[in-house]
Amino acid sequence: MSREPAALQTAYRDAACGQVDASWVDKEMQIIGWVHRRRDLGGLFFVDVRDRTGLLQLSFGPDWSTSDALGLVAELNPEDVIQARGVVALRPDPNADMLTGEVELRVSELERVSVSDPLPILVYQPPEEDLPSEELRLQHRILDLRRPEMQHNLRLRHAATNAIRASLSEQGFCEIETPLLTRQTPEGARDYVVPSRVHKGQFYALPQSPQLYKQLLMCGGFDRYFQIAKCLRDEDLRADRQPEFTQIDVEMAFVRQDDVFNAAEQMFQRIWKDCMDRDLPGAWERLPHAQAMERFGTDKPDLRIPWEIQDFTDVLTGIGFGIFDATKSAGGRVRGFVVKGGASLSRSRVDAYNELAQEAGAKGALWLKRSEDAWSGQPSKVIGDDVSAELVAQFGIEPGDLVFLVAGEDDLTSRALDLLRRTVAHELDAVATDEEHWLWISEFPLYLKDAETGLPVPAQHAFTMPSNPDPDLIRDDPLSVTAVAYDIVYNGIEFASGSIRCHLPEVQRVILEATGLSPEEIEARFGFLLEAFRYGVPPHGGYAVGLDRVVAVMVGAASLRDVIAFPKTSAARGLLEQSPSNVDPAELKELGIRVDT
RNA sequence: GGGGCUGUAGCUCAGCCUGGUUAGAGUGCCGGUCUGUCACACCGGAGGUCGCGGGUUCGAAUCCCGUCAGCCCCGCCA
Repeated sequence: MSREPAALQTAYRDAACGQVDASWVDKEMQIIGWVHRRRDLGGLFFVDVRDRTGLLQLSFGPDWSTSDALGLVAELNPEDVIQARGVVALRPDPNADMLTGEVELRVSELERVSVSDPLPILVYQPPEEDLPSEELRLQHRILDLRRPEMQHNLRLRHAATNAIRASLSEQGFCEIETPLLTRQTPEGARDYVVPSRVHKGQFYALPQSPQLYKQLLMCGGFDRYFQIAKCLRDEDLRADRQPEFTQIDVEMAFVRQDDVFNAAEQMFQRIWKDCMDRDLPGAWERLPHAQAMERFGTDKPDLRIPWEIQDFTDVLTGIGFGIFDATKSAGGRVRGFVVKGGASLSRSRVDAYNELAQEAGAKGALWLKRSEDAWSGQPSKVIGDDVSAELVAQFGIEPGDLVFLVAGEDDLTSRALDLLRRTVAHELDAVATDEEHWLWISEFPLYLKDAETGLPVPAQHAFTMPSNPDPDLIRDDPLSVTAVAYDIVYNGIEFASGSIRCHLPEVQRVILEATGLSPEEIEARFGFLLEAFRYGVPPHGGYAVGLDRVVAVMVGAASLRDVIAFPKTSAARGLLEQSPSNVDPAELKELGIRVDT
């Protein structure tokens, strides 16, 4: 991934442990590191000494070690820090599994630089034993971080940010920091809030993203900005969601969508090249949001799964199957997908998928199996020869295939079919894990309908350019308007999202008003942005990459916690530093805060 | 806010469903033997509030209720 500097030598060491190779043979040297494993053979001792570069075997024997060294080596604990001096020699019996397995350091003198207490969790990972529980790993994070996997993850993360800085800098971007102490803006998620001592009763908000600032920077004449930005959201956690996370935040002025796509593709190509030594294609596939929902039921489709959702309404209605006919007359559709070779799934399996569809909010999932000469499944009784022929012709259903069908409103069927498609594909091993799909999802709707109030709420954020910036259309039929907004989806994972921003103040006001905000509220919350828009706004847009997620994919981590040095638990606690914690009452008083518990 | 899984020796786990002598294994730790190991080997030893509280029972690691913590998911969150 990244090249080590040739010289890691310091006053304590002539080389790092993993750097010692045959070229060192017969040379006298000193080395320093942690005691990884010790093997005591009575008269001889072997110690594997470790630093982040790897392991080096030290050997101790009466013919080449001082008696002090022999006395000390017998007492070493795992994770003591030791410094050894001696001569490098070829091993009589090399260890091919070890990076430095050809050689060893025959130690003459040994010094214990730091003593380790007995370990609560081992750094050395016994074969075929599970890692210590996540709780203990986080509590004793410094020991956990010493493991090669964590070392690798965080160093690859570093390599990724290096590649990002290099690519963006070469493309003319300027890295600028924006405030952490800022003001609340209604951006969907709950804010973390910081009390002001100087202004009692008032609070700063920690940013959910630098969104407004980066747009202000565009207005401020920095036509290409980026930042590796900490973002904070006070929402419940998931394996792929931390309250504190990092975005590669990018914004460009004087651009249209294609310019942004091009810049982002270049950046990811650079990351993949520098960190994984792989060439990514540019000009990624583009899929409008509406099509993604139609064909895959989700705005982040995993294209490694071959099956696509299709519309069965015309073929399966009017043939005497009540559920389908009722769905159609209620304005719904019958949608489904064909599982190639899925007829081998057991009845109980298929029933379990029905329950899954119900959990997703659908009435249930019906199924159809085709064998050599017959159909089975709930609707099979009404499938005559005509319908059978139609199914085969239109959907390519072959003997041995299984079809899942969900009837209802598109919102519900999409959700259920997406969940089924992914679950069944994983269980049947139908995911082409050797493929990599980079995908732009574009033309997101500008608004979504709020389930409770029925009001349009911005689908992205409120500063997105409509595809058709017609104020009348936005006023009259806001939910029909699409936005110049896009996501990067990699194998079903949302890597990034962004948009072209609305630089037209009069359109921006209409967009905000359509969400039910009064002009006074708009002025109070976004006045500083609209003010900036009065003095010549460059057309601009950008995107933000979820760095933690990208790195997690690069290293194959199941959880973001494995690519963050000091992450929070799923209850948003820091186990190492024991956060959050109570605050001294005197301090609270100074802040003018009384705590109700 | 809701649902699910987990919690037993320093660590990783078995035992729990079907309650019953003294709660086991591996590893780590301590002591001993061993001059070419690399998961060193061999011998011996210590180590337990079965997360915590309550209940049922003659008897609870085991059954029930509550609670705490970790993990996963829904809600929430781009």
